[in-house]
Amino acid sequence: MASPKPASATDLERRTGTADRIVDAAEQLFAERGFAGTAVRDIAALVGLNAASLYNHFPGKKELYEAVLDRGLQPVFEMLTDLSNSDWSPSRDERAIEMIVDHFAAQPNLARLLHQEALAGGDNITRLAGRWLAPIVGQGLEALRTSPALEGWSDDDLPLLIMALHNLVLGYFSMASLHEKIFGIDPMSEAALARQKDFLRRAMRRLVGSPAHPVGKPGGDT
Amino acid sequence: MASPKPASATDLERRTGTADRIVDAAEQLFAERGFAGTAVRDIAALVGLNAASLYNHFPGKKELYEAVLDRGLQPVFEMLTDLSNSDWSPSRDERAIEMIVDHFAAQPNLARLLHQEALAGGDNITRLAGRWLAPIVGQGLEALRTSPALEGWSDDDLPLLIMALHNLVLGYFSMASLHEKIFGIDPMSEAALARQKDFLRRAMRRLVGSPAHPVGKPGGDT
Amino acid sequence: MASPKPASATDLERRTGTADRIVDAAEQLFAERGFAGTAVRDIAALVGLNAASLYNHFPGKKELYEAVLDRGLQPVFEMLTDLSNSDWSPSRDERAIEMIVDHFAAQPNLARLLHQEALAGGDNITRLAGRWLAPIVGQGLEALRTSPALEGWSDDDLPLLIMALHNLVLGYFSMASLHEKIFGIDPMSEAALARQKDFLRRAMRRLVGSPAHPVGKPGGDT
Amino acid sequence: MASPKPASATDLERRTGTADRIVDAAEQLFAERGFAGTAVRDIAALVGLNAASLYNHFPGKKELYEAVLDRGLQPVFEMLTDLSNSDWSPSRDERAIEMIVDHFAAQPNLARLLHQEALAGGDNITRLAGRWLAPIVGQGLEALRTSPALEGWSDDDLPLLIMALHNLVLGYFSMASLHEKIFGIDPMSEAALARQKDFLRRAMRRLVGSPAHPVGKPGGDT
DNA sequence: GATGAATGAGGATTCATTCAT
DNA sequence: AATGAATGAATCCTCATTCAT
Repeated sequence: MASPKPASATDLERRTGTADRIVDAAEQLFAERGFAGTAVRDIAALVGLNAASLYNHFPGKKELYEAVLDRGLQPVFEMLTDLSNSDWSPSRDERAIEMIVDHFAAQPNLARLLHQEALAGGDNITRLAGRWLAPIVGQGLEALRTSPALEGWSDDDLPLLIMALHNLVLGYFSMASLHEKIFGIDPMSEAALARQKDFLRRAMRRLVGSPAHPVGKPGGDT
Repeated sequence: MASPKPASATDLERRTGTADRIVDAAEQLFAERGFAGTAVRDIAALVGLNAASLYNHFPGKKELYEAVLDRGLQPVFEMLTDLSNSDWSPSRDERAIEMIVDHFAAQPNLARLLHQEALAGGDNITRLAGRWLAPIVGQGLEALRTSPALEGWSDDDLPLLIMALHNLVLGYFSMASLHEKIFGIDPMSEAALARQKDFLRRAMRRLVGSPAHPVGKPGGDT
Repeated sequence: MASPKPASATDLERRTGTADRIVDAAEQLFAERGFAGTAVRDIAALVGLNAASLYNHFPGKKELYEAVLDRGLQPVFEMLTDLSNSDWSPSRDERAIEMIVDHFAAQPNLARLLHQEALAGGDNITRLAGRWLAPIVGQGLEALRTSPALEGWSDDDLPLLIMALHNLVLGYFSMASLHEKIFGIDPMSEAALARQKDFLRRAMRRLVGSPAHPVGKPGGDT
Repeated sequence: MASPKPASATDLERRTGTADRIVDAAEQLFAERGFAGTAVRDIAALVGLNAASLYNHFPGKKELYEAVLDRGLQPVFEMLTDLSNSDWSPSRDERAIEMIVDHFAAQPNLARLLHQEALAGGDNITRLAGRWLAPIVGQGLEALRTSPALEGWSDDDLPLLIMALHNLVLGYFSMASLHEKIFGIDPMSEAALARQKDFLRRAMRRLVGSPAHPVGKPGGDT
């Protein structure tokens, strides 16, 4: 029952596994159009499949959507878990931002997907929240609370601060098309992403760091 | 844009006229479920109307959606226009935040609606952008550029800063249900809104104000 | 809100009400093909309607099926109730058969429908049974028990006797097409129905009446 | 009709061969849900097989259905043929009933299947009728006609009588679930079957025997 | 002989929209 | 202005069947 064919190079390129390719396509369309706005048929077409074939891999649209969310969020959760478990060091927060921004920059659909879900009220977020979000947020809160860098915020502020950072980071990606239309810049270009990363680093220093702490010049220590 | 008929007594009776009530219902459902996820029939039912009757007031679903957006955004635009036209004063930015937060707090659907639209890629935002957004953003940029309070940001940072502020403010409302599920707090309660207003004021001081500028205690000068 | 038009004669002929015509068509097709074998589209087509229009009158296929059963069975139940309430007389049983056979002869679909349902396990029969069947059967049992004509059967036999009579009467109609194919006679023709009525009368005399009781010649006392 | 191959040891191992097990499962599901209501996939699942594997044994759903009918009906036909060929004796009719009831009691699906088919209009019954039914019915008619026990029925009554007996016997099984729901008795239990056999014997004596003929007590001569 | 994957056809149902009333 | 009824176009999904493995 071992895989009957040694997967050739071409196989690897094309056949990442039909189910994976379906999730790829679904991720893209769900992120662009939301759950209700995405037709199963369109997902299938994007994979070059008949709509009926989809049901050989997923029991239904809803489950496919959940698979998309699961696959997209799991690495994020793992990353956050790792980060919140690591000891604090002067550079930890910087690296965290760097990693998070890189992650969402590499997966532009993810932020949109998350935002879609959050807006939809998030029955699925709730489901995921139980498994991942709660512990991460808990650790995150704890990390922030004990962070020597955190100054000027009371304990009650911390949830708001977390939400604010979350909005700051994800908003850039989920609002990308609006951003582009207003300012005429492609926010997903290499240059724009680099600038945004730098911007976020400085913004977070201002937000999280000591309010009275002197901060270096833009991009000064990348 | 003034109402074409001088509202008579009978008008007032019929007022909160059917069309308005339709827009009310539509706003709520579009905000909750997005455009694709909202059935015309459901909007009508929420008004106590037959779906067919909707078409006596709006030519179609799309136009109704646009009417919702227009009605919701126009006051925002007007508010922003007023703000960006007013001369700078030490308290102007503070008042701006106060007004904006109050506005979105009073209309919880609005932020969700905007986010939905922005995520959808925003053909409608584009349409509105031409009429309102561009000038406002232009004035906003100009205001920021000349603001004595702005320190530590280069001109190139300003668009990112505007987007960041936008995400900060709107995210609180559009992510409210997620927020609630994670932290177990109702973000739309009076107390929570007051706290968020205070939080935003301090956060914006950190972001917009001089990074080295000393900032008062939480809630210190409400 | 009174009906805006005085229904003309032609109206009455044609527009027995769309819902009724839908139930007519559904009754026919359900009887011929069973529930699973009947396509909503075919029912609609038989009424000259688009499949979607059906849903303006019935919430779904299942409910339409139930409506068919309800409409078909209610008169039967009423008839049986009347019969089981009436006092026994030497001719009562004869009249009962006459009425029942006439009823099913006039509605050939009904017996097939009932048989289909009974074969399907009868979730719907259960539902109807609660409302009608139980009392009727109860009264029927009681009527049989006290009937002076009943001889040679113990109390324990009565349920079997009722089922047997039921199968005897309904089987003729539900098996009509098989009957026809085997014997080359149209069982729904006037002549055949008259003969079957006569046959049933004599058969029931043999079954229900005193086993030792002399019985007249075939058709002797119609 | 003897099995063309002398069943070898290996045959016996493979026996209750896959094809047979498929027909078993199909018989059950077709009897429960009818042809249209039964999914090939469900039949396969009941055998623990993939739907595609079915097509290694049967060319299609229709053919599988026919195989079920053939396998189920052949013994019945053989039994009836034997019976109609045997000389009349005082106990032949009794034995016939006994055999028939036993046969259907042992194969509860069979009666349901037959009824389903008969209700469906019976293209398949027609096909089988040509091969089996016609001769059997012919012999049955002839047997009845010459039976010394038959009194009180004219020749024209005989087809009706045959159908009546058919309905009487098969109805018990096909209506079993309805029967159970109404009277709260499991008609397929040992005790109930014994009672029904006894009941049928007496009922048929009344129907077929001389109407003036004295009949013994219930169960008197089993 | 078994199976995972693929698919065209169809099936129930929803939806936005129209129209006569 | 309101509505019941009608509908074409979609939508999600099931089904019987095929085929390469």
